[in-house]
Amino acid sequence: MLDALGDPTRRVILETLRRGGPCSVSTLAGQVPVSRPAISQHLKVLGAVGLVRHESRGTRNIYRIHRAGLDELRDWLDQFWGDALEAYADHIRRTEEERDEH
Amino acid sequence: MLDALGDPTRRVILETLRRGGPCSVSTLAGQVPVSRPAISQHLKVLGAVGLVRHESRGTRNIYRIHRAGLDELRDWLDQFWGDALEAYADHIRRTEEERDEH
DNA sequence: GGCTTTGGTTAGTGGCAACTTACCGTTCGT
DNA sequence: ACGAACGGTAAGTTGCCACTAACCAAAGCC
Repeated sequence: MLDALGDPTRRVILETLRRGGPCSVSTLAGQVPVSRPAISQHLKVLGAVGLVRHESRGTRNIYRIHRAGLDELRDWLDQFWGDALEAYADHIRRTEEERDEH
Repeated sequence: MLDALGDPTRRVILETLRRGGPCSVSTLAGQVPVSRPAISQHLKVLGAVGLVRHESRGTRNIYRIHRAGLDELRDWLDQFWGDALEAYADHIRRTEEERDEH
């Protein structure tokens, strides 16, 4: 998931889909400065983690952003810093106990 | 930002800081299976994008998760799919107009 | 004042992943 | 039915980045 978002080209692809809405692979390749096969490979990665979905329309494959992937990221984010705040509170408690022992 | 989160080791470091609270570089190196210099380098990257902050305590450098970085990610996320939904609505509108022309 | 601990930096290496070129299957148009 | 458009896959190359080893600076400790 975050591995998929780690690549700049993939973010450009997502950004393009975000701005322009759903579109085909070739159209995408026309707007992103890499070859069409590269786009295909990136779309595969993005699809594997649920950030993108596609729908066959004749020979064309229309790709669109898939919400579930972004929701997953949001959940991870929420949980992450909820827990971080708890852990931080624990840390404060521990260091105060240490200070009491001196 | 997302580049920083793209690396698995850096995510382990963040995860360790999340679970254990703030701690020193050496302590961190003891819990993550890479060398101490590697930890330093990763912390530098994480610090550069505001995901982590450090405070000098004698010779020790105590690192902690910094909330601002995570907030930034959340903002990006919110904006991203707000805009994606708009773009999608536009797309629907366009395709319906095309259908009308037939 | 030495010795140790702590940690940031540099130089060098290895591995992975992003990219291109070439190829092939599939579907549309005529 | 044949040529063209679309797109996924394979093979091969290159460049970048994560990692280690070695070095250095600063601050504690006895």
